[in-house]
Amino acid sequence: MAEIGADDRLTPVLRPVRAGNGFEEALEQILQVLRLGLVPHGERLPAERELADRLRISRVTLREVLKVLQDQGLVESRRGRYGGTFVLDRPRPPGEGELRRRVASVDVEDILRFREVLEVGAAGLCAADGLDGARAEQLRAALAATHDAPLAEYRRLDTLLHLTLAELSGSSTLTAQYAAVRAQVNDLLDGIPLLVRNLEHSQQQHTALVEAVLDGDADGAREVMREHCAGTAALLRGFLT
Amino acid sequence: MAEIGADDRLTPVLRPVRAGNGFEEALEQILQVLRLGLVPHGERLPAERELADRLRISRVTLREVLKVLQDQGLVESRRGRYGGTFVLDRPRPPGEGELRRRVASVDVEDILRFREVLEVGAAGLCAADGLDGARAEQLRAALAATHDAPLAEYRRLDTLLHLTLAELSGSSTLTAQYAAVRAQVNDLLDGIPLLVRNLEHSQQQHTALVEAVLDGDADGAREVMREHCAGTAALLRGFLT
DNA sequence: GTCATAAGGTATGGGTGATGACCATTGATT
DNA sequence: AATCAATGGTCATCACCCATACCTTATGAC
Repeated sequence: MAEIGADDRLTPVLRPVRAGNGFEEALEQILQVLRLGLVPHGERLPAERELADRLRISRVTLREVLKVLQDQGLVESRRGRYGGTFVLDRPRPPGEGELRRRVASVDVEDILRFREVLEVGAAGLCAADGLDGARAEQLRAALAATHDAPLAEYRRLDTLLHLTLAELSGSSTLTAQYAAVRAQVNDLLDGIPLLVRNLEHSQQQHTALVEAVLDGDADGAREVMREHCAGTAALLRGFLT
Repeated sequence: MAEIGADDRLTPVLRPVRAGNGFEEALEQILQVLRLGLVPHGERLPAERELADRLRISRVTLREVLKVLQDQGLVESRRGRYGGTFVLDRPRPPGEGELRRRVASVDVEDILRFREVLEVGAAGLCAADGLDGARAEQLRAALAATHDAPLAEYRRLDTLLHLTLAELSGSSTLTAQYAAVRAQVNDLLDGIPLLVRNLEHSQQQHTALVEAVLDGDADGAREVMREHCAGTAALLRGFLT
């Protein structure tokens, strides 16, 4: 009575209810915020009470998380009114072999495929629905920000542009999932050099993408986005051989 | 110093680390299995010890979950060797207003959009990559099963077909996310009648979809899937006005 | 008929994290 | 200079959940 077949059908759903204890999950999420660059260096995270509230963990547990981040030099806490937890400039210590270690712990193909699906889907939805004035302006602004960006800030502003598109897609689940997968992509990208040629190509694609979205050209937007993702994917696969 | 803008950027990431206590999350996942019809009526779930192990919760907590399901008449426990937790035929008590109640607690647009993105993405990936013999056969078999299905089983086998496509996409994250969103869709669909006309149309689309995927026609597969999802979406939106 | 086995049913002790109150510090405002 | 308010820092209590062991029941194998 081997029900292995039936069991296999269950594997996608019957996953661990929690990916670790509350501490680990909270750490992961705050690292996501940092990896996505949602809070620029020098700015601060929400106050402990608010953070704990949002993550639905106790302040005690949250503080243990912040302690770790502080010990690693990623953030700094200041007391008093107008104090808070401030994001520091990353010391960038991705030693050699760091990339390989990261690759070993995740399924890169899974990440790249899922990312493409979400990005292309978001672009398609935005273009098909059309964006009203305010939203269109939001997208244009995010694009413009990437143009006159110092090299060190490019990754961050690029992430924000894509995240903006995801938000405009009208599906909060999609946005949340994209944030998660993009944080993983950024983690991988941190392990390889940032080439100016790739960057310029990216910028052309970004411009074409935004144009297509604002024109309501869904097929065009999807196609540009697909190529854009394929570029990153090829780059990463190349460095991971 | 209103940082509302900055805070808003964080909302996609700073979600509750846990959607409730372990009990609630486990209940949700097992309900997912039932809603997806992964275990046909009369068959049994994995043994308590294995289930608890997979969900990473204690058997005590799992048993509380099963107790609830048993009290609601969804499953039945039998002791002894070859015993287990068996799935019962649903008494189908979706009383009036049930649909409206469900709709009130979820963001239907979010669900429908996210579903479309995943389905279209999965179809595209499968078609673009091509499926080897075994996988192609798996897809054909899932399609065939829906053809000669009794009406009462249609929803279940349709779900399995789509889930199969998601699995073949090569992204386990995509598969897991699709399972989650499809469970929600099924929950909504349970609230509206199953029309034979829609069903026949669905079957035509399924056939065209599988053909396109097996032909490696990515654009075609995506287009068929998009229409397929749009159909369901229109149906649901119609009943939810 | 007896036994082994695999399943559900039960009891207990210990650890982790949540709750809520309180203290300490800082800088803007008055 | 005094005050206030928002923030980080600390602690005691308690509910929830886990790990583990053991008991009970039913069925096939011998």
